[in-house]
This record gives sequence, structure tokens and C-alpha cells, in this order.
Amino acid sequence: MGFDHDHICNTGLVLGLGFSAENRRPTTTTTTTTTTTIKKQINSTAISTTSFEPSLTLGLSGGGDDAYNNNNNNNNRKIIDVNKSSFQDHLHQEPHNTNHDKGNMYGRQASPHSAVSSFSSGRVKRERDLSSEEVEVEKVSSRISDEDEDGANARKKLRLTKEQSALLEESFKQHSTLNPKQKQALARQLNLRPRQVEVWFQNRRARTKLKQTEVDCEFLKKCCETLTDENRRLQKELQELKALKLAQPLYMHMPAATLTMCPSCERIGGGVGAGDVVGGAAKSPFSLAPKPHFYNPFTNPSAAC
DNA sequence: TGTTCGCGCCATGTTACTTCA
DNA sequence: TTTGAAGTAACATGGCGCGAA
Repeated sequence: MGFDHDHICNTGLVLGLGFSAENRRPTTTTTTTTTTTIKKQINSTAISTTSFEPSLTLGLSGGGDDAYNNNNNNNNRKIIDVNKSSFQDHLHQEPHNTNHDKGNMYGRQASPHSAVSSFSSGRVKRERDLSSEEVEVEKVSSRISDEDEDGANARKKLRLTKEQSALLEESFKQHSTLNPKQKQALARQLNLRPRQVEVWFQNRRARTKLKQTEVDCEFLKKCCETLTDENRRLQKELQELKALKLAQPLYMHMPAATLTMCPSCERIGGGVGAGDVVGGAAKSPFSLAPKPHFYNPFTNPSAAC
């Protein structure tokens, strides 16, 4: 099938197409909007592809990737000296990110809630972010852009350099979330503000999830096609068996899966009373197959997925 | 002990800028 | 040179967990 389940797990998503769902974490969301609720419920439900209860799920794997337990990872990280002048020359100029200048940043139109958020969550939050340590970083990394020097607000958006992106990617591979210390350290290495590192990780997680969702969609499409084909094949097989039933003696009416042969007398039998018909014995040496044969796309090797 | 509040973090959606074909 | 699509940095919003009062 070529579906790399491990890859799915590594990227934080688990896809399940089967018959039972296992909640990896409780659904605690009480989001008011329907779409958000649905999505969060989807994300909160995750099962492995080896589960066979009737369900189709697509969700996050818990993964145990608790960034707060990964403080030691910083020690293993490759250090890039981002403070070299050549590196700094690549950095775009980013002003101190208070919320009042945020509104002017791209000439953005204020949302209905922006006035509130500018004070309640925006500026307050940003200022919260700027602990004394961060302010120190700010002094290093924040510079006045040419546009600002010209007095214009049309500020170019920061583009991270290859070195910055590489280090961020490497850090993301180790842990997709950062604790405050890791964020600070990374920001210092990259000569960025901690807020920028935080935003980058948020966006990176979102992109990962989006890509994984696309992969999962493709996988589900293939599964659907496979199951459709299999269903078609089984329907055809059923028709053949029905046709065979009309043309064969009574003992042959039994589906092949339910017929067994006595190893001693080598007589064919199947079902209660089958022995009476075939061998005339009161107690048949033959037995029905214990369970009907259901095709399982995950255990049947013929399944494409 | 239960409740409330503030804070920090995260997920998700959106906007706007940059790059490239 | 222009333009549209894709990528992405930054932001807005709302929810949740946690610790302190």
C-alpha cells in the first residue's frame, strides 16, 4: 500500500480506517463554532490503522512530545553563530512588536474584535512576552528599517535566512513545541525575537498538519477505491456462488468457506444435517466454518492499503 | 476545599508580503 | 513587465491548563 504509518505518527497525526476508535485524549473542547468543534473532535480522536471497528478517523497522535520535557535537547543542537555580521546582514529589520504599531504594520483593517484584542490580548500579551531577557534580545535584533527611516509604514515582511530556517527546522525535528527557555535560546542563536520563534513554530506545526491532512486524504481515497474494488469482486463472487448453487447437488450448495472435509473418510460435509444428506450418519463428522468470512482490508494481503 | 482570576501556550483562521513561474 | 499561485511571517481569536489568591 505504501502508506507510511510511522511517518504519520512522526508528524503528529494518526489516521484510522477501521472498526473502533480510541480516544488518545479526552474531548474537552466546548467551542461554540461548529467547524471548530468538529475539527477539534477530529483531532482529539486518534486510532491506529490496526483497529478494525467501523470508524474512519483522522486525528492527532499524542506522541508524548512534551516540549517541556525536552530541555536537554538544546545541548545536542548544532549551534550556528547567527550573530556574525554576515548573518545579521541577512536579517530584515523588524520593529518592536507592540500592538499599536502592529495595526499599522500592513495597513490591516481592524477586525470587529481588534479594538478589544489590541489591549486585552494583543498589546498586553506582547508586552508580557517581552521579559527583561527578551528586551535584551530586542535591542540586538530590532533595527529600524530603511522604510522606517524614510518614515513609511510600508514595511517589508521579514524573510528568514536559510541559516535561520535550517536551525529552526532542525529544532522542530527534535521537538515540535518549545518551552520558554528553549525559545529564548533559539531566539538568541538566530538573532530573532522569541515571539518570532514562537510564531514560526506555530506556523510550522500548522503547515505540518495541513500537509499531513492532504496525505491522509490521498490515503483515504486509495482505501476507498480498494474497498470499492473489493466489494465489487465479492459481489461478483457472490453472484457466481448463487448461480453455482442452482446448478449443483445439495451438498454443493454450501459456500466453499463453510464446507469441510473429514480427514478420515474424506467426505465432504457442511452445516447441521449435511452429514445426513451425504453420508447418512446421524452425527456429522463435518462442521461449519465457525465464522463467516469477512474481508478485512487491513489484514487481507490483497488489500492495497 | 471549591471558585475565581491572571497568565501562558496552543490551534486555527486570516491577512498581507515575497517569490517564482 | 505583469500576473496569479504558492509559500509563509505575523496577527487575531478563543480554548485550555495551571498556579495563586
